[in-house]
Amino acid sequence: MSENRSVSFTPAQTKRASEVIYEQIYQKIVSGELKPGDRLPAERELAEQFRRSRPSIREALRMLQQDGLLEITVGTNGGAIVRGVSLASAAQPLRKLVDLGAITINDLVDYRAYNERSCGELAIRYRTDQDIRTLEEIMERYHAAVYDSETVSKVDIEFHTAMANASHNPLCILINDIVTTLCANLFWGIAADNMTSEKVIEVNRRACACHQQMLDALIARDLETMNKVIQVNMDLYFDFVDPSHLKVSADPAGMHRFDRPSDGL
Amino acid sequence: MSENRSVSFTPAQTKRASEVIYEQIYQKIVSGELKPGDRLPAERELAEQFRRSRPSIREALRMLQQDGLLEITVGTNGGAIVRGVSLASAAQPLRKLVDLGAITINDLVDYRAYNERSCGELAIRYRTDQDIRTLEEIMERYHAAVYDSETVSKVDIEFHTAMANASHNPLCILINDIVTTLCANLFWGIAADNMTSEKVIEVNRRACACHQQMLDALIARDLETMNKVIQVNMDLYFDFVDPSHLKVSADPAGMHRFDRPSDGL
DNA sequence: GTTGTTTATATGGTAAGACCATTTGCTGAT
DNA sequence: ATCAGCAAATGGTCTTACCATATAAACAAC
Repeated sequence: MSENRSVSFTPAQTKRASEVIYEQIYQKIVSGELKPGDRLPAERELAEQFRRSRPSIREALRMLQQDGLLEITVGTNGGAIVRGVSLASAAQPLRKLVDLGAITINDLVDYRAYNERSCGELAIRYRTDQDIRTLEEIMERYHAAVYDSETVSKVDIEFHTAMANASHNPLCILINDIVTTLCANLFWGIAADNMTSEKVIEVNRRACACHQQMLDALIARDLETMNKVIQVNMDLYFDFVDPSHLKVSADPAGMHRFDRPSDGL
Repeated sequence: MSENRSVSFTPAQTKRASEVIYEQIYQKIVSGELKPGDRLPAERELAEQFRRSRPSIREALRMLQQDGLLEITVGTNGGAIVRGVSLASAAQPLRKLVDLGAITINDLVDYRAYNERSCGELAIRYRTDQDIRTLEEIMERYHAAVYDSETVSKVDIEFHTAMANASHNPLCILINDIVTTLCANLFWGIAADNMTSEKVIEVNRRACACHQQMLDALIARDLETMNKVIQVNMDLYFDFVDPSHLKVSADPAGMHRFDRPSDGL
């Protein structure tokens, strides 16, 4: 038999029907042909169009749903609706990484300060007047809440979220969201448990002043002050809290951090 | 009929069988009861254990697979294998956000510099001798490649990846991965197209010197120099490239960035 | 014995059809 | 006008069967 040495073949991997279906629908969403709010045909209709069985269609829909791209309801007028990709839904996969131990609390605490600085710098560039108004409103409530630690912890999160939004950078917003929701209560909760009320109020007062300075720096677009204040604010968390109570230890390089349970995990 | 006013009910939402199955398996993976490399029972066996039909089992497996938690093969000794959660697979969801336009190239370029700084600072704290050796090996090749732009662009990526790894922070590594793979070729490719070869070599030489300084700062654990050099390196990208060729424009705050096609998108 | 081939078997992949559950809207009786 | 009830559309589920593939064991040829 003659052999054509020039021909070459690619691996003959076969794809599941569900994957092919998934990719087609995914592409239509990415390309914009399917927009948020659009409704996909019924499963039986899709099965006919793709010339595939309903189970295959359903497997593809589960995959798309897992991506947060579809919302599925039953009943007449029900079906698969294309969902707008919100950052909130995008945070879900990252949270799973925390679940799975691929990202530890220590990693988050470490990155927290850096992301805050990034937020601050980008916010100075991209902030709008509306962002400022939102932050001013939050600071009003911050000032009013210094005697109420529970409220302070909530307002504190609001402030940092608003600051992240002012950066108008989805990565800042995303990471801030993950970090604050997973770390925030940690600090304030444990801090409150281990300090006298006078001390708590003192911490609140300082934190409040600190945040006010951050806002002022943002308004003035003063990068240097912003960075300085952010550093001061981070130090606050640790200076006023006994590390031993927080299960936090100082590491060799001079930064405080949670004890890593085991590096092998 | 007497009515107990104190009882209250929660919404009677029913869950799909596939979701219940998904959650059970997911939990076993998160809790560590199922470890990477472990093999799940066969679909028919699972169907029996869960008392559900095979299609329901399969939908759940598709969901877990979409999370990157399972690897499924056919044949004897085939089946669903629990996958170790690598950061590479974790980057996938973030890439999809870029696909979908939730994160734009502009956002990535903006965040790039900040993440680099975060990497640098954390690397100064957590670097190991092995990290240094890896970076030194890369720099050797960097020096040797200043006349070969194509190699430089590859080595450049290697350097920044190694630097991110030296931070030993998965968030740094993750974001560096996304940013470099999506942005890197952009700069070097376009830069090479629009510059004379002497100019290109000059850029390469400066970039190389810059990276050497970064490595030196890392070895010396010199935070101040590190930050300064990172800033210089970022400026390099823009100073030597005609913004008009890059479709980059200077924004009011003095930073260069890509033109946003439309804010409404 | 070694090698290559066949066969058995366990596994995922797919299909078809039926039925159930839920939601919506229409329709008709009051 | 209101409301009960029916009809239709849709997702949710199960059953059963068969196909495709990959491994391993049995077997045959050398």
